Amino acid sequence: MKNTHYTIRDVARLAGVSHQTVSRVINKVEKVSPGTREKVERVIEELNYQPNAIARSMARGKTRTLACLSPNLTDFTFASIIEGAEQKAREVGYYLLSSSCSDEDTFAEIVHELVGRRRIDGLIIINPYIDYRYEFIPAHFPTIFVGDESKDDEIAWVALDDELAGYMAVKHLIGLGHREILCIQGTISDACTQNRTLGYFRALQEEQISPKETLLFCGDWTATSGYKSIETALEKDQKFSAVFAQNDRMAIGAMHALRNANIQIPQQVSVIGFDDMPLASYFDPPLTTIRQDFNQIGQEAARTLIHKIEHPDENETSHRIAVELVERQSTALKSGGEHIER
Amino acid sequence: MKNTHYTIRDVARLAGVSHQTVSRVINKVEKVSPGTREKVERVIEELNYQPNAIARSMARGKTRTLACLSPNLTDFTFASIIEGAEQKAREVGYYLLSSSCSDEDTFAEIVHELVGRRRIDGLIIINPYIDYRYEFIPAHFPTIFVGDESKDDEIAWVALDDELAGYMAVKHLIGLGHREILCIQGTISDACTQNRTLGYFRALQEEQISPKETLLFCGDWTATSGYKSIETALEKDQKFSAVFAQNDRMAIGAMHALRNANIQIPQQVSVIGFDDMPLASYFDPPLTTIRQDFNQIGQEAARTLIHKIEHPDENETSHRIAVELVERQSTALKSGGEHIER
DNA sequence: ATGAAAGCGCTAACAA
DNA sequence: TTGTTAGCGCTTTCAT
Repeated sequence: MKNTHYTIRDVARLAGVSHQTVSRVINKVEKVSPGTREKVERVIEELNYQPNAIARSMARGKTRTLACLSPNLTDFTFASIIEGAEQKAREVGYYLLSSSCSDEDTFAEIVHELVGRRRIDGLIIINPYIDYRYEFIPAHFPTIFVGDESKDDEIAWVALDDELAGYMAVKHLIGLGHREILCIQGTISDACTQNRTLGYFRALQEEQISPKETLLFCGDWTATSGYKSIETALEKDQKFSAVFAQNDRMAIGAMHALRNANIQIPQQVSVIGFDDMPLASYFDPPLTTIRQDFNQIGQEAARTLIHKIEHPDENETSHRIAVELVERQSTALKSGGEHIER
Repeated sequence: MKNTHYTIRDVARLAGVSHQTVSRVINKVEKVSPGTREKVERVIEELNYQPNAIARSMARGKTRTLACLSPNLTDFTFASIIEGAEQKAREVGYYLLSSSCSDEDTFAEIVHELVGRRRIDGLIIINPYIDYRYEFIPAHFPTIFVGDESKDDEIAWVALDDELAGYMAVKHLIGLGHREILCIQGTISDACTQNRTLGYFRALQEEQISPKETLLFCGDWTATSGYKSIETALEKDQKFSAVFAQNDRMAIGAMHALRNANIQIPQQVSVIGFDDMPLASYFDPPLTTIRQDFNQIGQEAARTLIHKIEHPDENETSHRIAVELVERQSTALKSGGEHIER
């Protein structure tokens, strides 16, 4: 590949036109005669000319670059969203910077730089309510939230229908005859946690099962927190025949704790997870779970954000993405009424 | 946050100096008198002025942006490398674009655009030899390879000492008394696969164990390929008391197949993996594995690349990153000499 | 130590 | 339809 780079003027000179005509050609402006256009296009082809993106950004005042800020880049859920956003962005000629912001200070700093130095046209924020990071979003800057509904009317969002998803998970367990359903929640401040729990309550209520405080545990999305929840429940001799873990990692932790206590899954206790992470079907037993389409969430976020950038006047719309129940072998019919042997 | 953006001339006007003096201040050039400097700095502070990155790129001909091209963004291994690279880049004032390139055509297209349009100063390529993508790297463009040694003298690389890592894994099994060690390889064209297998052979050789063709299986890094390898081995009645899977996902697949065949791990067969992925300690049983420090690999890659960009004359150095054996419960002493009961 | 002028490669506004 | 002239916001070079 050549390393010398030509400019719009090189092309103009060789084609015998003004640089502005070249600009018109590369920008697909109509007012160029077919003959001139062809001449210019031939030279572009010959030189393998590509317009300098920086110069364009400079002249247009737009960078065609987005940034996606996520608590980290490695969680499968975040990584998939980013991948989806990147694909969609690229499809329409945008680029995506992604940064991990473990805390709100890092977040504030990155946003301040990215926006202040005019590096980007828009911002995708994954899990904006994980802490107070949302307070550092500059007003009127094109932004979209992912994972949680936005509490600011000006900011659109893309999220699951978490309430429905939680409801579906619990309905599935109830349908199998379970009535004492332990719920391991995610980080309690996340709106999605609250919504999933709301779904849990609605499902119980619909079946006239009165919810018990003692069956509600607070996790933090980690496998360890799932493990500890079950450990605690077991120590306290809590009765339950099913577990609804609000993500797969906590479900794994929960299954681990149950196994350590010699409790059979699903014969004695059913477990349902949430996310359908890549190895979910390889767990022991393969995990029944609620599948989210993270890639689609990312694509939708990028699409909506770019629309907002290019049509600032129109009202952008927020989206809820559908979920799907994937039944594997970690859930089963409650064994005929008798209590779990421990 | 303000949405109006000031320029270097606004600052100059308010400070009563020329815009060039402001430029000197923000670029920390020495030749500014302390008084003037202070005056300018105060105005900068007041206006919350930040230099426009695009204009700087334009004037300097450098974007301070890197791109990391990876087969995908979601594999834990890749995502961790990207996260490390992003952290290091940010630390020194660079930004990182990351793109997933599933095939060489996509790869070629992205590289062509990114480089041709002068969007980036350097390129980090994860798994360059996964297909023919490496052929599309422009000559003399600052580039670093991650995951595999480069076959081009001009391109530096960061990789594991895979041969040593493979050797360590197999030595561990041999130390536990195993002599019939099944090896599930990664994608055979990857140099890291070949090196890990070389390490496998060296360990066997050192103990005068003659390697058997029939114990070598070809996987493709997926859990399914690990599963199938064991399934095939079992069908063919292959004798083995230990498995070395060249990544954790294949190890999981292998364990799954063993479990389905009612073979106890580690009582009847030991399994060692590679990578130490996040849930490795939550598998059943918790997986013994070789841990890689992916974040460090990413950081090292970014560091080396940036050095090359800023000091094009100096020779950059390639790096091998150390690995570590993490012993959990999937490996154990071979049960006293007798053959596995099946 | 400071300022003036030119230019990075493009687009936008106007003129022809 | 085409060309000319100005910028975009900086850095760089050259004067002062």
